[in-house]
Amino acid sequence: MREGVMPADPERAAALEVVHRLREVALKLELAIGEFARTTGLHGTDVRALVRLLDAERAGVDATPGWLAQQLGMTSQATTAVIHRLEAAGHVERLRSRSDGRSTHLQVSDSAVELGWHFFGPLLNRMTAETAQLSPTEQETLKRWLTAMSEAIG
Amino acid sequence: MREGVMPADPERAAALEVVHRLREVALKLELAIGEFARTTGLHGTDVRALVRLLDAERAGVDATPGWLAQQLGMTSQATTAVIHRLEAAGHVERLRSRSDGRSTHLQVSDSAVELGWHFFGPLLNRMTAETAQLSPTEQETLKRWLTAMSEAIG
DNA sequence: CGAGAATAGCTCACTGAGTGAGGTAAATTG
DNA sequence: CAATTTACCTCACTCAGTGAGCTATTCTCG
Repeated sequence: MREGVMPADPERAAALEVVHRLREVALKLELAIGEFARTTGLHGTDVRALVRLLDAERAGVDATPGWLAQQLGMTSQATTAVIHRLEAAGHVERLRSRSDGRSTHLQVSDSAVELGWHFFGPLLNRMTAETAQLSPTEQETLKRWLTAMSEAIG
Repeated sequence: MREGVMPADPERAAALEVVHRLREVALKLELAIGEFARTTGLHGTDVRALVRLLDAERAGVDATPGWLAQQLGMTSQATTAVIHRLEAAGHVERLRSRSDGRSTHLQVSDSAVELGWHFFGPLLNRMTAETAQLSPTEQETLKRWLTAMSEAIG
């Protein structure tokens, strides 16, 4: 086996195991998106975009093509194409911003919300139900830890 | 705002917030992979494949093209192409299996390990260090919860 | 055993998602 | 109020991923 790439610190070994499991969960979420894409005939990127748009709405963030491009880690041209596809499928609507004539606001349609909920709803419900079984203190620990992970990655 | 798509159960609201943060972390991990791909000149899929291959080695799992295809949620042909690219870049080696003449074992090269470690090492170190600050009991809670999340998704 | 089915991986031809180059219109700045 | 920046878009092209279909090896069971 390959030795030496990771310090064999026993203190950190347990923590590393936790991190690996986190990555495993991230992978599975990504695979679920792929599966959703396949069943709906959409493309992986389109689904990822839709999810982000729904998140933006939930968080009260103004979603624009530029913002979306950043969220997806893609160029603005590719994002334009994504929006075109979603628009053609009736999942999103372009609304010209009144405050800034250059900017466009992206509004997800009810059909998109329903579509997303139909697939991700049960999944989210299972995850939420499982999480709700933990004590408030434990949930607070999770939140703090997840925030720390976010910062450690970004 | 859109009401009714999610039952406004206050018990679950906190848990849902935790789940959303988990998704946020998953998104950031995916973006990190994209960034790694851009800086190394590899493609996102190639990096994802490499990560899975390194994970397989770590876990002692025998990595084959078929196994990799499943891990990436792609067709076997696309996976063949990925392996070709990684092989051409000197990151992976094809080894014909002795027990099954149809099968091929995929062996990651030292250069790939080093490359992966160079980029993901600091990131993993930050995540691990943060996680190690939690008590063993809390870490155990995390592990159980993450396993539960994995099962809830899959 | 040996014919038929299943499995693992591959090549070929094609499609279309994503990129680079470059353009337009609106806002900001000095 | 020209010059610059910002936000988004079109066009032409490339190559990653797919479907169809192949070969070689292993498994199944009469």
